Amino acid sequence: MASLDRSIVANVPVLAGLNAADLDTILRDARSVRYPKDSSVFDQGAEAHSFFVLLHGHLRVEKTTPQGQQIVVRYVSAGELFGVAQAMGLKTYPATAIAVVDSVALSWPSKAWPQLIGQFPALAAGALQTVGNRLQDTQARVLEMSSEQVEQRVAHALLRLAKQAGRKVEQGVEIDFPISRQDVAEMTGTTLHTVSRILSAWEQQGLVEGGRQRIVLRDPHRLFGLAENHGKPDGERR
Amino acid sequence: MASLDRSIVANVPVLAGLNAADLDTILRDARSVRYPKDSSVFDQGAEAHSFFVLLHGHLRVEKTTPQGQQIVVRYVSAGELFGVAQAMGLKTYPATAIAVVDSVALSWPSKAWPQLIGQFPALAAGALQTVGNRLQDTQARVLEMSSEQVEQRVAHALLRLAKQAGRKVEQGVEIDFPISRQDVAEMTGTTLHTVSRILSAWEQQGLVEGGRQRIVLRDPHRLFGLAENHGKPDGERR
DNA sequence: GGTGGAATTTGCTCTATCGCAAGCCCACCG
DNA sequence: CGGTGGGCTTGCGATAGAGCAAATTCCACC
Repeated sequence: MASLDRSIVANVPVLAGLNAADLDTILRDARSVRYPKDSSVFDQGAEAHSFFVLLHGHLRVEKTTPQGQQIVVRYVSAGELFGVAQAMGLKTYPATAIAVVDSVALSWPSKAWPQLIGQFPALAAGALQTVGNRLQDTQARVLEMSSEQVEQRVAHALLRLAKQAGRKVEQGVEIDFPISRQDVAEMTGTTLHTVSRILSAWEQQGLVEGGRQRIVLRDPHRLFGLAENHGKPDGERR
Repeated sequence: MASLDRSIVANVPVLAGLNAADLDTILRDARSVRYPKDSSVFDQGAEAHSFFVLLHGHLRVEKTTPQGQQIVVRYVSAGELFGVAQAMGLKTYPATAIAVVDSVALSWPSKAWPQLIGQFPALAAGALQTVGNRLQDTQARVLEMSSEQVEQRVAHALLRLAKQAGRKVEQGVEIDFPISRQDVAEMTGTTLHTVSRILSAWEQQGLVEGGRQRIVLRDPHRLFGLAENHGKPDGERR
């Protein structure tokens, strides 16, 4: 199992820069767990007992306000470190992680973290980068929400999803897990209705192809144009 | 100078958990620099040659879109670590930092970072927490922008500013540095005009007191009510 | 093969907020 | 001490997009 893990773990960015022996040491403390579709890996507000690396599948990370409003913070794909709440100084998870397809993750007890980074500085550096990237993404999202209209934001979101979890199909690029209009709305700060309208319009223009919890980008390039331009109907881009 | 620095640095969270000897070692590589009001500490897109700890003053960190739209990412107060772009794996600064009052910062060459965290794991842990907190704040901001109306967002923003950089005055709590309506707008994803209208209304209700680049919260408690409630005109809060 | 509920689509109305335009006021400069 | 420019206020449309309602489609499961 350790050797199996080692090969799977080979392309986990945060563990890069560690030699085989160190990797073994680290993996010794890990447990591999299966999460069936729609089950939660951890829940917002729960004690942050573990941190994880996703080996297989996709997770949706969502955050809920006291009033019940919800947003999708991000999607986690295989190879990513997640659930590092404790390392960031939190006692509880700030969000909920849900498997959107059957998934498998390695988990470590949070209390092993201080010792691990003491022993393997590369791990700390990796974690810092992971969190740093996440911060960049989130700030970019704030910038988008402040400066772009809904249509552009949706276009950006879909392109990002396609990049992160796109699967080439005959028709274009399909997002590789079930995702509803509601989910897209919660990623872009709008409503289910507006997303539906936008996708319908795009479908008519042959930009995307939709379905129940399914989105295929037929013309990513033209979509990108939409995302960049100020929504100008075409012809007078600057 | 080293001893002066050491006493100032005593309440820098990210350096807590280091003994005097280690602190000396770390401070040996640092330079102390003065940044006059309105000067920039670093610029978005410039090579990330240094990271910093703010000793004195306040900075505004802002990010600009290719199209020129701008947002205020956050304000930095004394004691905070900032400019850690390189540690997060970036080659260039993702934002611009500008002194809003005369300020002083310690700076280290970015290239010293890997060695420092190798030598002092506590430093890595501290940086991770700093960045983690920032991530939490930014995600909270996304949540706010998705779920709240402008008035609530402005209320929240002011309360946060008051907490971070509030100074008690006879009239209430004053934000301890010059901040324009435009700045508040760029923190909350709205426009100068809307912020002005909101503050005017609040001023009439005795909630705040305004001025040129100046905001005093006269009744933080009632403001908090505004921020929490769904903007209900009062009387039917739940 | 039928069926119930979730996901989606779509029309219509309503409004919060933007965008523009104009004028004001104060702090600082010369 | 008057001038001026930056910051602020305010009125008035215009509108993107939210909210509500209802119909439709599509599975998943019986």
